[in-house]
Amino acid sequence: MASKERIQRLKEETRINILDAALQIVKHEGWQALSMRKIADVIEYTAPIIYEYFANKDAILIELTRKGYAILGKDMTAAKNEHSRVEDQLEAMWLAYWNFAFANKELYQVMFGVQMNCCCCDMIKSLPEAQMQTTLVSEAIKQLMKIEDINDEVICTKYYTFWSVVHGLVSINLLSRGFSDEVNRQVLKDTIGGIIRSMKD
Amino acid sequence: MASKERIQRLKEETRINILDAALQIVKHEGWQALSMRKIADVIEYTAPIIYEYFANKDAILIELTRKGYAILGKDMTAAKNEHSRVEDQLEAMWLAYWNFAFANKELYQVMFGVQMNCCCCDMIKSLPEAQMQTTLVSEAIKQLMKIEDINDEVICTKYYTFWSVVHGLVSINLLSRGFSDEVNRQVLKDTIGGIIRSMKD
DNA sequence: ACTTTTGCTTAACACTGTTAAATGATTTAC
DNA sequence: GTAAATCATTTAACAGTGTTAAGCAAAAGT
Repeated sequence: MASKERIQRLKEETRINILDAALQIVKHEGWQALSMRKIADVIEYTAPIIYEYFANKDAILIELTRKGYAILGKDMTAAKNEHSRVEDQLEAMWLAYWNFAFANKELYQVMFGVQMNCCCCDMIKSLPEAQMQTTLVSEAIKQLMKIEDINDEVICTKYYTFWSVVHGLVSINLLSRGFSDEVNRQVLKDTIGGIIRSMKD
Repeated sequence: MASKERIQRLKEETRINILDAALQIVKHEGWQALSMRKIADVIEYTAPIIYEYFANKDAILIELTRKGYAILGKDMTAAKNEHSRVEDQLEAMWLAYWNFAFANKELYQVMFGVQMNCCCCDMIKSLPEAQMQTTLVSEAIKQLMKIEDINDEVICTKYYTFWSVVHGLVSINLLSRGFSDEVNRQVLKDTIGGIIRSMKD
C-alpha cells in the first residue's frame, strides 16, 4: 500500500518536471517557442500525458504565474525584513521587485503580460515615427529646466521617468487590474505634476 | 498607360484593406485570434496573396506599430499646440498619450508588447500569492503616513503610483529599449524617494 | 487464469504561417 | 486575329500548433 504513495510522489515529480521543462524552454527560446510537444520532449513523454497533469497550456502558464508571485512575495518579504525604518523597507521592497523582474524575466513576462508578439523589439528604435514622442517631450523638458542644469543625461532621466509612470499606469490598466478611474486620474495628475515641479527647482 | 496607375492605386488599396482587416479582427477577437486566413477572409481573397503585400505576419504587425506611432505623434503634437505654457504642454502631452492608449488599445498593445498570453487577466486577482505584494506595500504605506491621513483610497493611490513607475521601468527595459543602468538606477531611486517623501508631509 | 484498470502512445482533427505549383484571365507581341 | 507571355489568384502542400479519442500493452485485482 506504500506503493500508492510512491506513485503519488512520482506523479508530483513529473508535474514539477513539466513546469521546469516549460520554464527551461522559455528561457532558451522565448515564450513564442513554448509548445506542448517540446515540453513532452524534455520530460521524455509524448504530449497527451501533459493533460493528465494540466487541463491545458493555459493552466501551465497560470501555474508559472503563481510560482512567480510566490517568489516575488518571498523576495519582497526578505527585503523588508532587512531594514527597520519603514522608509528603507519600502525602498528595499521595490528594489527587490525590480531585481526579481530581471532575475526571473520569463516569470515576470507571464505574470504581467510583457512581451512582443513580433520581433520588432530592437527595430522599433529605428522607426522614424517612434522618435516623435521622444523629441516632443525632450524639447519641453529642455525648455522647462534652468539653462545651467541642461544636460543630456538628466533630460533622458526625466523623460524616462515620465514615460515609465504613464506606461506603467497604462499597461496595468490594459490588463484590467481594475483600479477606479478616480484613482487613475489622481495618480496621473499627481505624478506628472510632481515630476514637473521637481524640474523647476 | 494610365491603367498602370489605376492598378497601382488598387494595389495600395488592398494593402490598406489588409491592415484594416487585421486591426478589425484584433478589435473583435484579440491579438491571439489574428491569422492570415482570417485576414484573407475579410478582404475576400485567399491567404497567399497577402504575401504579395507583406513579407510575413510580423511585417503586418510592424506596419500597425508604425501606424500607432504616427497617431500617437499626431495626438501629442495636437495636445502640445493647445497650450502655451510649457508645463501645461507637458501635462497635456502625457494626457494625450494616456488617452491614445485607451482609444487605440490594440495598437498600444502591439507597440509596447502589453498582452497576456493566457486568459488569466481577471483570474490573477483571485490568486492568493498575488496579494502578498499588495499587502506588504500597503502595510508599509499605512505605517508611514500620518494617522489623520489614513484613508483607503489614498493608500491605494500611493501603492498604485509606486507600482506603476516600477512596472513601467521594468517593462520598458524588458523590451530592451535600452536605457543605461545608470539612468535606470537614478530614476528608480529618485522616483521612489520622491513618493516616500510626498507621503511624509 | 480472467478481467479490469492503469500508463502511455499513436492517430487524428482543426487550426496556424508559409511556400510552390497550377490555373485561368489579361495583356502583349507579332 | 492569333500566339505567346505575363499577371493575378487559387489550390495543395509542408511543418508546426493545441487538443481529444482510440488503441495497446503491461500491471493489478479477483
